Amino acid sequence: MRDIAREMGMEAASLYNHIASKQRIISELLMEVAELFTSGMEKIKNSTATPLQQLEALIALHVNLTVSHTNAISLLPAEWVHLEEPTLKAFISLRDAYEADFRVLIQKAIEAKQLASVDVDVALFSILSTLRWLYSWYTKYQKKDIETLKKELIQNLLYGINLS
Amino acid sequence: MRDIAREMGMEAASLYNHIASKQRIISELLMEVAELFTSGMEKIKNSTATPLQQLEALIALHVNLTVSHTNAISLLPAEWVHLEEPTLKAFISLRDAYEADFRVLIQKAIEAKQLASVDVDVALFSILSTLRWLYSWYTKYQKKDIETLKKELIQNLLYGINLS
DNA sequence: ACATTTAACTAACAAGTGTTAGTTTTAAAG
DNA sequence: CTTTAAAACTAACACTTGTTAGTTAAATGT
Repeated sequence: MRDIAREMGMEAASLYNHIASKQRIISELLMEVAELFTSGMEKIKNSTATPLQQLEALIALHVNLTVSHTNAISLLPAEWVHLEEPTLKAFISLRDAYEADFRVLIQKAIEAKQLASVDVDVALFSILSTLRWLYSWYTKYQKKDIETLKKELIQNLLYGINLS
Repeated sequence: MRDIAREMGMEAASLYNHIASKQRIISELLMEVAELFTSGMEKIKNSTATPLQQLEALIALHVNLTVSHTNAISLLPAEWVHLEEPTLKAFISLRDAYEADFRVLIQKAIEAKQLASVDVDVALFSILSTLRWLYSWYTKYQKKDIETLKKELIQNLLYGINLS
């Protein structure tokens, strides 16, 4: 809190005129991005696109949110463990639901012969871990064109593991 | 330190009969795995295998070390930032060299027409982030057969993005 | 102009951190 | 058995953490 205050040019105690607690800062930042991912997933799930197209849209969603909410997303991997109840349970619940939805999409794409019949868990894990680390890499390399990045990731993560 | 002591059934102060400082614990754990990755990379680089075979060996290396050093590796993503100088510089140096070597291997595989001509940075990043998150997923799913896991990861990460 | 709200300040608290000093118990060596 | 070394203990240190109380200055509305 003292670091934040210094960065804002005030005393730590003055922060409490604007925010309720440190916990609230963390939980509001993290829950906001968690809900953005959830609502993005919802929109994609309810579209009429094919499973593979929906997976493409999911990758685009990660790139978009990484670009627009880089700082909040960079907190996710390490800081979610510091959430307190009941926010912690809510967060884990959103996260689990998101992963389950993602898993179903991969499963559907395999059943529709749009992807090779790879192990679903391994595929889910490898795709998701790449998308989750995107922020740490994006801040370094700062791709000139975001649309190019999307296409390259879709190529690497999906059309990498397809039948062809 | 008090948590560690409780887990070991003693008082926090008693730990200092066995270790010099908290910093030493962190740096020794992290530098050990960092050096294991470095020496593994060295061995692979100096082999006579093709670039693609070397990349396969690299994936196998990550799986092996994740299984044998799960706990130490799980510290890497979040805790390396708490290293102090001069250990911090040494760690970053090992890490950068490892990534550079990895990058060269991908580049060579592309030049040898063993991989499609994808963006090297994007490929490096997506493969490496999957391998680095392996520990978090491995503890959950506990794959029955490690050799199967290796083959599946090699399939997903490499033969996914190849010419074929 | 005054009154009221907003937001900064100083000072301090309670709890938690890694660590040291000094002492006592447990184990090993003579 | 006695001596010595190893490893536990208690107590406390200096420092950092998030936070609250009480107060003063700045901005806003009437």
